Amino acid sequence: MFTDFLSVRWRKSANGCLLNDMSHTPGVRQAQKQQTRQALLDAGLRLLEHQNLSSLGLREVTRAVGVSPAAFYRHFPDMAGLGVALVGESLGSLHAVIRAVMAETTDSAGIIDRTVAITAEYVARHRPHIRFIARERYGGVQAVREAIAAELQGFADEVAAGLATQPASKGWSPGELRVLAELYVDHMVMTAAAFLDVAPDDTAGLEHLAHAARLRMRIISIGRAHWLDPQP
Amino acid sequence: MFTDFLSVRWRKSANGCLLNDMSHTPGVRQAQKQQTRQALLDAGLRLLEHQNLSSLGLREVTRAVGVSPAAFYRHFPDMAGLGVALVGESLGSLHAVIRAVMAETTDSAGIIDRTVAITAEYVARHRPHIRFIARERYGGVQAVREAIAAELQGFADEVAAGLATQPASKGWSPGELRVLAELYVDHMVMTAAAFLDVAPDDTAGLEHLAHAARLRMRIISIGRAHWLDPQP
DNA sequence: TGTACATCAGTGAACGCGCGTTCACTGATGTAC
DNA sequence: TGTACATCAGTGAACGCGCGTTCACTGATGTAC
Repeated sequence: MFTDFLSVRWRKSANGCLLNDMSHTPGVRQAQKQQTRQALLDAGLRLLEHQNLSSLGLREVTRAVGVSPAAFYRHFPDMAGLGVALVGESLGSLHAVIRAVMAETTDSAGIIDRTVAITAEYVARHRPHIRFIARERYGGVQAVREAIAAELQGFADEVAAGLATQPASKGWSPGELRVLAELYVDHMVMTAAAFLDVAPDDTAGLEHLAHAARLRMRIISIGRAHWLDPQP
Repeated sequence: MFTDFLSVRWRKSANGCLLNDMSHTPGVRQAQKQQTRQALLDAGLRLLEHQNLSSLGLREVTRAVGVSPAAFYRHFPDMAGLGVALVGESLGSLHAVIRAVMAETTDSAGIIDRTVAITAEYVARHRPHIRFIARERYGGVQAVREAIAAELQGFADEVAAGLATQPASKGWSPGELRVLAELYVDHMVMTAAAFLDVAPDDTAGLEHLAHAARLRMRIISIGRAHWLDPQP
């Protein structure tokens, strides 16, 4: 519970690190453990570039890191646990990006260009993470599917909240705004997945995809602008 | 090559079946083989409802059918081969459906309602097939990914051709129409995947999703209608 | 600061198990005459 | 129609292999006094 978290007592350790009293392993040992855990995540992500989580072996990951198979269990209960951790690592940093884009106050065309550019850049910077998300969004591991769905819903929440503050949303019910927000998020995921299919250095291919993505966003944006027009 | 296919000589066999001279196994034997092959496909599809193709074992499938593991190789070179066959089985029958919807001459609102209803019905009728497609579209088996991408591109081709004949497409370049067609196809896939997440008997949940799908299509449709308007 | 004890991340060996693939085979189906 | 031979879908046994999980252990790090 949240109150439990707040009630934890904090103190300064001898070496100056901020520790909490629930942990009996401060300092060096904790840092080393964290390092191994991160190595497992990194190796897992790399190995997942060409296969599904459900076919990735625990031994495959530990072998890549250079630790014994048994060491894995000090960090994750099983491979699904590693997968869930990877979801957080992949999508966690996107919340800030989305909030930043939503807060921009440029004109509509400018926002579209920026959004597509930012999406392209994010995919370029985090290829393996995005590939993992696309692959496991409907994959065979329930816990991971649910973790991804929860993150995407969180994105839709933020987009919906952002849209609600815009003048262009006059006349939209909260339910309709929510659907529009989900459409934007799904479109972002769709665009990101498309970027994965072209080589990172295929500038022409990337620009072609970006052009298509802007065009799609423009259609949606125009549909939004004329939502209240009397329909023929 | 296509000419090779055309040059095959055909003859009537003793029992009246139409056979081609390339095959040495007509009649009963061929039918029995086909039956086993179909049993393998059916068992595979059922087992894939809760796991990825890349984690489904060859022995798992043959066990479910009741044949020896070695028998598998009489029908498919490996599990990827079975997966590719499942792609054809899953999406092949959709071409006719799409062509039928595109040929309708109702008004915009009517087409949207019909399209969403048909999508919902198709998912209801072919749940395991659609789940398989959603799961493997970005899955870990390259041959299957490519087969799915090819089918979806075929759909986009058909939709683009259909759109081109409509009066509402005046002023759209072929490239723009193609992007619009892809947007419709992606939206269909997106909607189908969403339907998979609600129980087939959850009428309220299904209707909620259908409502959202119609709303999204309406936004796109309005965007399309005002594409040529002078932008603010 | 120094010492004695506690913690716990990582080890390495062992286990039983199911996997994909191969092979020579069997016997029903098909073909030739 | 009857017979002798060919085809080939499916068998069953065997193979080597890597898997996930367990366990008692080691030794560096942390704690108490």
